[in-house]
Formats: sequence, structure tokens, C-alpha cells
Amino acid sequence: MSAYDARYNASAIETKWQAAWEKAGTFKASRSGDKPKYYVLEMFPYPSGRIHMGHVRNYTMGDVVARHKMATGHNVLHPMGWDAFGMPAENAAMASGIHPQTSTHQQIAAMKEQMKPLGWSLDWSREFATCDPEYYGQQQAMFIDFMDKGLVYRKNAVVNWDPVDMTVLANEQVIDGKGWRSGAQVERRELTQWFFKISDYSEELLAAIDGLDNWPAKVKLMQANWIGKSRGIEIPFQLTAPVGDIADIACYSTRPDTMRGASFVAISSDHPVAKALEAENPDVAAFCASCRKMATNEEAMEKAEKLGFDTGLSVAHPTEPGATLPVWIGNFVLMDYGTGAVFGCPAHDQRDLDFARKYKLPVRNAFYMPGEAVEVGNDALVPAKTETIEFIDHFAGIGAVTSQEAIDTTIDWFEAKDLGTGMVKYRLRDWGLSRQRYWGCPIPVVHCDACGVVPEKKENLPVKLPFDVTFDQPGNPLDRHPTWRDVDCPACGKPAQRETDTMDTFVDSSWYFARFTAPNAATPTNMADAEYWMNVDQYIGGVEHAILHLLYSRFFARAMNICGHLPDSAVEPFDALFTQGMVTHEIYQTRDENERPIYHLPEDVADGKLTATGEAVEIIPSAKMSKSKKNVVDPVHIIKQYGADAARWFVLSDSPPERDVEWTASGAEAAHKHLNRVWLLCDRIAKMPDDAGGDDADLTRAMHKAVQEVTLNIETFAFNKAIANLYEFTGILGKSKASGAAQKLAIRTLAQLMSPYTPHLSEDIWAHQGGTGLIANAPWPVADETLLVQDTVTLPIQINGKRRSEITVPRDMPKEQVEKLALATDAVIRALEGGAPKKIIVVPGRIVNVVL
RNA sequence: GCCCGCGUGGUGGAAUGGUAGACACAAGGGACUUAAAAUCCCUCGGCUGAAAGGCCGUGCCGGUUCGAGUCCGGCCGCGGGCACCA
Repeated sequence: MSAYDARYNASAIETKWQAAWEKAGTFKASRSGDKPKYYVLEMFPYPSGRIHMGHVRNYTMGDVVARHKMATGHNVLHPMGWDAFGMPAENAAMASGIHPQTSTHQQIAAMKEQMKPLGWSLDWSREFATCDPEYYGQQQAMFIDFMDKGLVYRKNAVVNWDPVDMTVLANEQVIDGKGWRSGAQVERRELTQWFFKISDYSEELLAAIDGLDNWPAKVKLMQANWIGKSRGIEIPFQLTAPVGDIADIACYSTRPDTMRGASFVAISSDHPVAKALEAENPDVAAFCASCRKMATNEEAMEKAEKLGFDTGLSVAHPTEPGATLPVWIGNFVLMDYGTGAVFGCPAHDQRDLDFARKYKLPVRNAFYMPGEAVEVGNDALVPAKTETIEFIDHFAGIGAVTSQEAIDTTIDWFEAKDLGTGMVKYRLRDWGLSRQRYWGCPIPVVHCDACGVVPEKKENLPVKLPFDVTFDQPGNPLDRHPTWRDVDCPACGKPAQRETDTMDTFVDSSWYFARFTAPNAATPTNMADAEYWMNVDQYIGGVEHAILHLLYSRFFARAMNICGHLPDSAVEPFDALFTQGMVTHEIYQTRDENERPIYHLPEDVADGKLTATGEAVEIIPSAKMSKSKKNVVDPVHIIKQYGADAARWFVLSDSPPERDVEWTASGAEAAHKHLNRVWLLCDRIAKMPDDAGGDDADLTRAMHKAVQEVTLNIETFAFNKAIANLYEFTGILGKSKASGAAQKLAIRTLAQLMSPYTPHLSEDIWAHQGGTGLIANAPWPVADETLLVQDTVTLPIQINGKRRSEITVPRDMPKEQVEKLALATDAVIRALEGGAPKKIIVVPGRIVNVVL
């Protein structure tokens, strides 16, 4: 049994070193010292009560960065907190009766207990939850500041309304157009809601994307597309007969060049003309009502069958004297974008074509040349994005140009004829932050009959959520609270009522990164701390946040700057961003007597069978881990079985961090085995006399190569490649015949290189090998590049681009000589058959290609 | 539907436009062992060949290039987002 005793005991080692870090305050950040600061942040978790592999992966990545930066002489801030408001706690309260505040705090405690054993280098002294009144009170103070600066306003907006539960539903709670709880057909309803004027910053948020050099290109592109800047023209189409006092319908278009192909005008069911008609025409009213049955999300609207209603109205065609176009109400026209009206050009737009076919509207070629037919046959869709638009010549009397120029020129032409107004529009809409829910940050305003909407006085903040609420019925408990709403008007002192809407949880997560710089400040931030710690040097989180969370945070940083809560230098709060992939797992299911699926946890399945009953399970390909599909692996089991270091090592090995990774139990076991090997190797090397063994050159070169590669791969977020480098170096060290002294240096270096991944094991090896102090505080090794240069290189020889042979030559051999040697190889001689090559390409140090 | 990604052995993946499959996992074979576990060693894209080698091969079709997994165009499949999930 002695072999067993020699195995490394992860849990003992991990507990020991966590206690040592705690005692030394190794990860407590303070604004002092002469080291450069480095702020690394992972997106904080929603306290669901259990950590999952995605958290382990995300926070381990951040930890690798944090520990590496610490070792390279930075003063590191690496905080953690809780995105604690949100629907799940409120839903749970309705189901179980447990108050959200109670359950949230329990879940935070439970998650923290699971996170601590992973040994992340977090400064827990800065921890807060967004549901702490100290946090959301500061958020309320900022809301009032934003009001002062004109960044907040109220307007009507549509919500999903459940007519049975009499409550507003989140998009997630609408399933196939029905309320998830009641099953009732969901309706759209207009409510007066609070908005942030993020659209004032459309241009700035777009322009500043260019400066985000260390953000993934795809995220920048998604944000730019989301903001959606377009140059177009607003053209008033004159009604042939006015509707009330409305004389025209303005259409915004980015493709005025297709005007000659227009065959109808479509307006939103919420357009003033539609509303005017609705009042007098029950058929219009019925159609508009059906449009309002649709869910509010863009996806549902775009995918829904395109329906129209002919109003019988018509408008004059702007460029074809005497011609008119019919006006339809279309369920696909958004009132929120542009003017709520579009002209349809079926020949050049697939959606318009579908609509025209359905309702037998003409399909006219906008780009017809003299002598060509105007009407387009049934299947003659002309591509919408015509590159060369010669029609311009015919249409506007100007030369042929490329597409965007053609459009710009057309806009100028329309403007010159006074037919419309060129303008830039953005797709980005203002941020509706009102939520008709309890478990969120109360909006700190009061409604007074005399004074209107009045912000709460700052000295009365925080406006705390009342604890004595019930969840026995749907809707917002704040609305039915007997006394909480009653308050004196902050302006006139007369009895008034509190706002009962709370804030979108995206508000909470739009500035927590700033709060971490001074979590106890009596103001939202402390300027000295914000100036020192901001920006976040490295932000890490799921790519699912690529648009909303990151865009809102960018807006918030600007708004906070205007209100004096962040310095000018922090308007772009995240210097570098890394978006990680998801952790996935196979799904195991059996079926009940009604063929409905029953899902099973991976821990209950072995060899395709349920361990309990032996029943075979269906295996569904890997998908994002989700509780509902039960394809979740609880990291706690893995950590107990293999140790935190093995879990950390495994989640970062194999898969590149930006890509999804499939969880396999064997992978975690393999990680554990490898760490055990390293531990045994350390033990063996420690027992070697320094002068035992021989030549050190190969080991030394391998060590410096490992230092160079691992460092580069950590710095570029290629954590999987760094692990491959470490495997390789460990293999070389394990077989090395170098001196004891060289091997001891090598294993200490290996421990250092591994320390961001496996900090506990590394500390243990460090101590075992006589390292000074904690490895967490030891300076990162530096590669001696002069040792890495090889004297000779092996060049592949290609014949017509296919590898056929290779030659080994001195690194700096001149091209001509390499060429000569290549031509002398058997493979080339054989291929040439006595003839001469057409061409020889020699890329020094790389390759030789002989072209026949 | 729209926007953005991704697609390489049995599996995860590696590859500044320059030797496709590094490094691992799984599998198979072997050593050690009474045996098993653990550990160590070997093989491991396909076809072909005694071997040397040859041919094919990075989702599909085409293009650029001396040379394409990598760049361009068009498809197919999968994933993320679509403004009240976080």
C-alpha cells in the first residue's frame, strides 16, 4: 500500500494553501504601492444556488489571468459579487412561499460555499449583492442624477399582458403566444414606462467601437449592427384624400433607388392613420386587434405570416405623375423604427414580394431600361443588392456608380426635387427599464397630484423594498402593499404615491464593475478609487452578453461620467473583453407511458443505462447545460472526487476558451492523473542529489521554450495551448537525464508555469523544492530567447504544392544554396525526369516548392 | 426572418497562406502483477503496399495562389443574440 500513500492528496493540499493565502491576505487588493494596477473581472453570477461548470470555467479563466498578472508585477483587483435581483426568486416565491430576500441570501451563501474550495484569487472583502440596499440605494441616487441630466423620460410602450393573471409577462414567459402559467392568449398592452435615452448616444457608442482594440471583432460587429446606423430618406407620400388632419404618410427608406418599383405603402397597426381608421371602421379595428395579439419580440414578428389589410386609401406616387399606390396595414411594420410606414417594392425585396403575391399587388422592376417591360413576371425577382445600377443614368440623369453611391446620389436627387429629406437613422431604441415586479431596485420617484412626477430626495434614499409582501397572486406585490406606496410628496409635502415599477436587472449589472472599486463608498463611486482602478483591464464572460449587457454598460459609463461618478478616462469601461464559450453535455432521456421525455442526470447514468434500474436511455447530442434538460454536472462532485486543481486544469484544457466545451467525466479523471504524475515527479526529483545526472542543455532549452510558449499562450487566452505546452514539458522533464540541480530548477519552473491553473499543487511543489515564500507572490519566470534559437532547420520540399521530401540545412543558408540542395534530392530528381522545373519557390526557414 | 459565430481522426482539439492531425481523451496491444487496480511502453485519419512508398482526406460546390483547414463567392448543418431570461 505504500504506492497509495505516495499519491497526492488534493483535498489536504488545497485546504492547506487556501488557509495560507487567507492568512497572508494574498488577494486583498488595495490602492497602494508602485506596481501598475490590473483590474480583472468576470461577469458576476446570478445566485441560482448552485455553481455550474460554466461558472467554474469562467472564473478559472479570470483566475489564470489574475494570477499571471500578479506574478508579472501587477497590483491586481479581482472582485466577486452577485447579480441578485431577478425573476427566478420571485417565481420561486410564488411557487414555494419563500421570500425572495430569504431565498436569495440562502443561495448566495450556498454558492459561495461551493466557490471557495476552487481557490480563486478573489478579493472577497469587496463582495456585494445588487439586492443590498447599500448598492441599490446608490443606483437610485444615480437614477435621480440621470433625471437631472435629462437622460430619463417616460413614454408609452407595449408589454406582453396576460389577461387571466392580470400581469405583465417577460418574453421568456410567453410560450407560443400564451402565458406560461395561465395558458391564456397573451395581448399587447401599452403602459407608461421609464426609459433611458441611450439613443442620444447612438453615434458615440457606434463611433467608439473603433477604439475597442482588445474586443473580439465579432462582438464589435454585433454591437455596430445592433446600433444599426443607416442613411436613408424620409419621403412624404401625399394621401389622395386626407384622413382627419393627416395629409401624408411619411415613409423612411434606405433604398429610394427602388422607388420606381413601389407598388404599395404599408403602415403599422399603431400608425396614426391606422388608429384614425380604426375608430370608424370595425374591420380595420378587428385587423389591428389581431396584429396586437402578436408577441412583442422581434423574432416572433419577423417569423409570423405576413398579413395585410387594404385600407382603401391611396397615396400619390412621388416620382410618377398621376400614379397612385394603395395603403395597406401590415402586421410586419414596426411603429418603433423609422416612421412606422414603408413603401413596398416587391421586385427587389423578398418580404415585399411574398406580400405582393399573397395580395395580388403589382411587381414592378425599378431598374427597367428603355424598351424593357416594367411588370416583372412571377419568378423574376431582381436581386435587391444590385452592384452596378445603371438605371441611375436613366432615372436621375447621372452616371453609373456602385450601390451605396447610387443610393446617396438618389437621396440627393430626391432632396433637390424637394420630394424628401435625407437623414441618418439608428435601429437602437431607448432602453425601457420599467419592470412591473417586486424583486428589483425600486424606481425612486413619487407621483403627486399637484407636482406630477417628482424624484425622491437623496437624503431619503435608499427607497427600500418592503419585506412584508405576499406572493399568493400574480402581479406586482408593491401595487397591493397597504402602506408602502403612501408617502409625502418630496416637493410639496402633500400625500402622494410611490412609483411601484422596479428597474430592469440590466441596470444593476451596468455599473457593478465601478462599484467594486469602492464597494463601501457613501456615493455611487469614489473618484480617487475609480481613477486608480478603472478601467477594467480584462473583462471575461459569456458571448450571450455580447450586445445588451455590454452596450448598456458602455452607455452607463458615459452617463455616470456626465454625473461625476466616473472619470473621463472611463467612458469605455472595459479595455479588453474576452467572450467564453459554453459548457455542454449529452442529454439522457427515457420516456413515460405517454411518450413524454423524462430527463436524467449524468451522474445517474452509466454505459447508456440508468444505474438504478438498468433501463436504457436515449442519448441526445450535447447542448448547453440546463437544469430543465438535467444535462448538468455539479462541479462539487468533481472537486470532491478529483480536487479543485484537477477541475480547474480540465475546464481549461483541450477546448479553446472561446469555444463551447463538452464535459466528459474521463477528462476530469485524466486531469487528476496528470497532476498526480507531476506530484510524483516532484517527489522523485526532490530526492535526487544536485550533481547526479549529466547534460543539462536539452532540458534547459525545453524549459525556456516552455516559459516562452506558456507565457505567450496565457497572454493570448490560448489556455488550452498553454496546457499542451505544459504536458509536453512535463514529458521531457520526466524522461530527462539532466543533473539534479537542473531538474530541480525545471520542476520549480514547471510549478510556476502551472500555478495560474493549479495554484494549490504549485504552492506545494514550490514549498517542497525550497522555493521562497508563496508561489502566488513569486515573480514569473523569463525565457532566455538566445537559448531557443536552433542551428539547423528542416525544410519540407514540395513538388507542385505537395510534400514529397525534406532537407535539413543550417538556419541561415542562402536561398540559392537551399534551391540547389532541393534540386539534388531524390524525390525532385525523380519528378523532374531529366527536365527543368518551371519555377522554384524558396521561403527561407519555411518551405521549398518545386513547380513542374 | 434578421445580425454574429462555428464546422478538422472514434472524441476534445493543434496548425503567422507553407510538412494537416501538436497536446490530450478513448480504444487496441505489450510490460509489471497470482490477479486486478495503479504505473510504464508501443500502435492509432482512410485506402493501398512485404517495405520504401503511393493515392485520398479539414461540412458541400466553385474561385484566387507556386501552395488553401486558413483568403474570396455560393450553399448546407449547428450554436448564440433579437431589446421584459440572466
